[in-house]
Amino acid sequence: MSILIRNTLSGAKEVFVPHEDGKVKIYVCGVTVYDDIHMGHARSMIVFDTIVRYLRHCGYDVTHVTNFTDVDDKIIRKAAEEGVGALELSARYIGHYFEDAAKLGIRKADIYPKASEEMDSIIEMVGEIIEKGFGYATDDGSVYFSVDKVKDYGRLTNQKIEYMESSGRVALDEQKRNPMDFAVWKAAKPGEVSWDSPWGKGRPGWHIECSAMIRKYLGDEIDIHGGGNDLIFPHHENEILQTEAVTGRPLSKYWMHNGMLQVQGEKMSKSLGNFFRVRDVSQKFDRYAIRFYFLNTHYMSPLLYSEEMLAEARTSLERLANNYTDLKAYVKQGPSGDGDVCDVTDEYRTGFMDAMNDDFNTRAAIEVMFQLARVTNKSMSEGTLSREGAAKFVRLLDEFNGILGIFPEDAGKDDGALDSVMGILIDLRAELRKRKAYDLSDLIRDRLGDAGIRLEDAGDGVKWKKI
RNA sequence: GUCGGGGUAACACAGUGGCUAUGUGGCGGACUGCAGAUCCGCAUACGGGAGUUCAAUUCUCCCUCCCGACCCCA
Repeated sequence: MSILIRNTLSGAKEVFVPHEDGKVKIYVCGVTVYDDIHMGHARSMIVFDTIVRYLRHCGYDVTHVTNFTDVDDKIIRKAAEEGVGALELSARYIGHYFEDAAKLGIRKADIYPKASEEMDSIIEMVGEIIEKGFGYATDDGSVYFSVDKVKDYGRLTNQKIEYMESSGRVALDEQKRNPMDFAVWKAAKPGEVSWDSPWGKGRPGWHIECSAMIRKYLGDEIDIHGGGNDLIFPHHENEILQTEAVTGRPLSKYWMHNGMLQVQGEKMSKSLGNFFRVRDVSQKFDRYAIRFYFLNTHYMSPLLYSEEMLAEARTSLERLANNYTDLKAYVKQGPSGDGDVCDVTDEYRTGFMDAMNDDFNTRAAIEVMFQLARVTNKSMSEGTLSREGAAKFVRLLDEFNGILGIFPEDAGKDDGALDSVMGILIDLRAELRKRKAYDLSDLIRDRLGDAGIRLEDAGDGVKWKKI
């Protein structure tokens, strides 16, 4: 079964066929580092982290590149306010980025290029754009891309750019030959961080860094280019123009865009100020709840953000996590049998993979996990599941979890010393209960609860877990 | 205005031309000394209109409402 990807370029789901068999080159737009990342960024990061995990799970050799925009107007402005250097400021937030990404269980990209460290390839590309007649330098030392030189501007946005509302907010710059022209190189103002170039001191335009880094690290044509859907225009549209002006070849075969996170009906964004930092949210919710919350919907849909939603995600997830730890425990306690549940586990695996293959439908994949939970919970309580069968389900859930990352991999892990101590306590408590000394048995349960261990008296035994 | 994504039961969010969605919450049971977990059952759906069809929530068209993009933005 092949993977279908909704390609922004065509608007349709297309069968995924990478340029090179078995290999995937993916570039995901990172963040502009002038502040901590917020939950909107988290969504994008978790979505593409999961996609990369899945592609790897399917056997693809994936090269994943995510950039940092560390030179930019806002960074410069904020650095000036704080009285620090622009690169000093961005370095600080890059540090925060990695701390926060770790809190979200994000697996690292292979390469994290920074605009400030890629000046040679950026300047080279700007030069090529001019050479090939797609750009022009102005008197003040800026370089603009000339949109009149391309015939199909708007391919990704799926419309003629001239039909888009001219909001009047496009900077009226007399240096530009066409108001839609955009800067690939910006002349430095006095005191700004800058680099030497053939056009004078300056810094890269927003879009050029991605074009240059992709080319340097992944080549002229990549397989997947991803990012938030707010980047489609102008950022990705302009990347296409720049790269294709230079290479004459399509930048990316597939374009994927995740939907925005909304706060009270509005997009969460730094400029609106209605954002929630990952570092704050993760004080209250762990990575598993956060990941579940995001993966419990399709990556393209808009998603409402609220603490209530996160809390609900946490509750829902607990059901799956309970099932997982229960199965692990059952492997040790359950009756032995022929363990021939192969067909059954295959059914769930197929269901899960079918969902993931259909444009990475994590929501539908999670539904399969809930079905699995219900069925195995039942067969465990009835004792009809063998320990060998339970072990197979555990391996299957490990497989799923390797892709989604929604519960701790070491959940229910053996802890010899604690295991035996708990065994003693549970036996002791069972004896007390037999003698109807409930005050004491309840005291043990309460005190264990205080210590972070939850006891559950199930019909067929006592379960305990760390919480 | 142009383009894109949506409107599914209390809430969230999948999906399908006819067959039990799923989770949270609610109600009622089972289990239980209690608590919790788990299981079983119940209730509330597919924005509006027209069309295609034996049959549409699912396809087509029209309308309407919401969100997003068009300065920066995941």
